[in-house]
Order: sequence, then C-alpha cells, then structure tokens
Amino acid sequence: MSNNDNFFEKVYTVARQIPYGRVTSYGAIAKYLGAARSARMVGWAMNGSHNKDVPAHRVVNRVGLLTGKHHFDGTNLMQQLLENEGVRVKDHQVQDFQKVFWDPAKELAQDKI
DNA sequence: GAATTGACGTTCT
DNA sequence: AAGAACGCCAATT
Repeated sequence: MSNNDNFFEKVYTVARQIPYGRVTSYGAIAKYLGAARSARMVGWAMNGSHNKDVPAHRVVNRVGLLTGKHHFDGTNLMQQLLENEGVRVKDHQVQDFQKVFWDPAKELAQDKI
C-alpha cells in the first residue's frame, strides 16, 4: 500500500493514464509527484519505460518539443505516433500544445497515487 | 570510488 | 528582457 513505489513507477503510472490524443510534460508529472525540480528524473525514468507499456511518445518537454524523439526507434516515429492520435506536430513540435496538454495535477487531482 | 552525463525546469544574474 | 547557472537523483563510464 502506501506509495512506497519507486519514483520511476509513479512516473510510469501517470504516463499510462495519459488519454488518447493528449500529451503531457515531464515537469507536469514531476510536479504532480511533488518534485517539480526533478523533471529530469521523469525523463530518466522513461528510459525504462521501453519495457513497460508506457506511451512515452505522449510525453514531451514543457514547450511541446519532442525532445525524446531521439530515443525512439525511428527518427519520426514519435511524431508519427502523435499525429496518428490526432496531435498536430510540426518540426518535432506539438502544435496547440496547451490544447492537447493533459495535466495530471488537474485531471488526476481526484486520486493521488 | 569519483566524476560526468542525462527524455528538464526553475531561479539567479 | 535575455542569458547563464544550478538543482534533482540515478545510471554510466
């Protein structure tokens, strides 16, 4: 019980809750976990997300830039995945970012992890 | 074992 | 206002 889960698992849990056609930022997740200053850890945690069913392609930086696209198999794979969900991406940058932005602190505020 | 890097973001100058 | 530096914690070298 309790939230003794590792910080990484928390990130995975939140990332998995990202709805279809929506995106979030590392800082948003970190902030939701109470570590706004540790946004880096969120990104690092995603390194292990490959073996988990975590849609890392839905997580971008605070400007909507697909900074992690370099870690995907292909080069435009991340962008393709987002566009496939209806998210408009231009030059590896999410358009209408604040429109498709999904804030766990607001959407998941009802239930804490 | 110590130093550096890393899917970022905030804060100071 | 814009730019530079720092902080977080873990993993890699």
